[in-house]
Amino acid sequence: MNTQPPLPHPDADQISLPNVLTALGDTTRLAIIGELSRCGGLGMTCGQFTDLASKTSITYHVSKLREAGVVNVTPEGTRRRVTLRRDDLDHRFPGFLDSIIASTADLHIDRGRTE
Amino acid sequence: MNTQPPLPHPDADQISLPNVLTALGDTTRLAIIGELSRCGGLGMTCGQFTDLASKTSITYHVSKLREAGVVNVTPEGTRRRVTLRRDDLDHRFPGFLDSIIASTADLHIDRGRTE
DNA sequence: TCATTTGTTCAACGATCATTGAACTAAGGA
DNA sequence: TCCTTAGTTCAATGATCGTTGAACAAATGA
Repeated sequence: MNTQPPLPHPDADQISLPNVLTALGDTTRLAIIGELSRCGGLGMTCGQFTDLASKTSITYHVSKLREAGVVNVTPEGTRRRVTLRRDDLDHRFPGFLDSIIASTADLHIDRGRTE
Repeated sequence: MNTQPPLPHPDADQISLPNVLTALGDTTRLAIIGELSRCGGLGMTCGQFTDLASKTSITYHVSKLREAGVVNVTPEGTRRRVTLRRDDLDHRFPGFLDSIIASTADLHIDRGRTE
C-alpha cells in the first residue's frame, strides 16, 4: 500500500525563474524533461531514466527538478512517479516550457554526451 | 580610434540550449538581460550595470553571457557595448527569449532599484 | 519467509561558481 | 603631458556542483 510520506514541492506561485533556469541548465536534466514531454500524460518512474545516468545521479537530478518546481514526484510503492508541472509552469512563465521542449527535440544524450 | 581586437563569440548555430539556460540561471545575469531588453536597440555599456553588482563581477557575468551566445560585446573606445543577440536566439530557440523577458519584467534585484 | 526491485542516503572527490580587492591596461580629455 | 574613465586580469576564498560506490530502506512477489 501507499503509506509513503509525500515529498516537498514548492507552491506554484513560489516557483522562481532563476531556479527553473538553473534546474534546466544541465544536459541530463534537460534530457529528463525531454523524455517526460514525449511520454504521454502518465509520467515516468526514476528507473526509466537510467539510460541517462546512474541511479544515484538520477535521484540527485530529479530532486533538483522537484525542488525547482519543474516536476512533481509522487511515491508509488517502491517507485517514484515523475510528471512535468506543465500547468503550473505555463501559468507562471507562459510559452517558456513549450519553447524549451521544442528546442529539446533534437538534443542527444547517451550517458553524458551532448551535441 | 578603434584598434581593439574583437572578443570571441560563438556562431549562431553553435549556441547550445543548456549553455544558454545555465547563463540565464543567475539573478544578476537575468537582471542584465532584463535591462538590455528595455533599453532600446542600442544596447548598454558594462558601466551601466554597476547598479547590479561590482565592476569586477559585471565583467565576469557579461563574459558568461557572451560565451554562451546570449549577448554580443563590442569594444568602443574604453567601453564595451553589450547587446542582446535577439535574432540569433529567436532563430535558434523560437519563443524562448520572449518568454524569459516577459517573466523578467517583475523581477527584483538585490543591489538597488527596479528601474 | 526471503530475495528482488526501486530508489535513497552518505561521504568523498575534483570541478566550477560568484565574489572580493588590488593591480593593471587602454583610450580620451584637459 | 597628466589625469580620469572604463574595464580587465589575477589570486584567493567559500560555496555549490555533479559523480561515484557502498550501504541502506521500503514495498513487492515468490
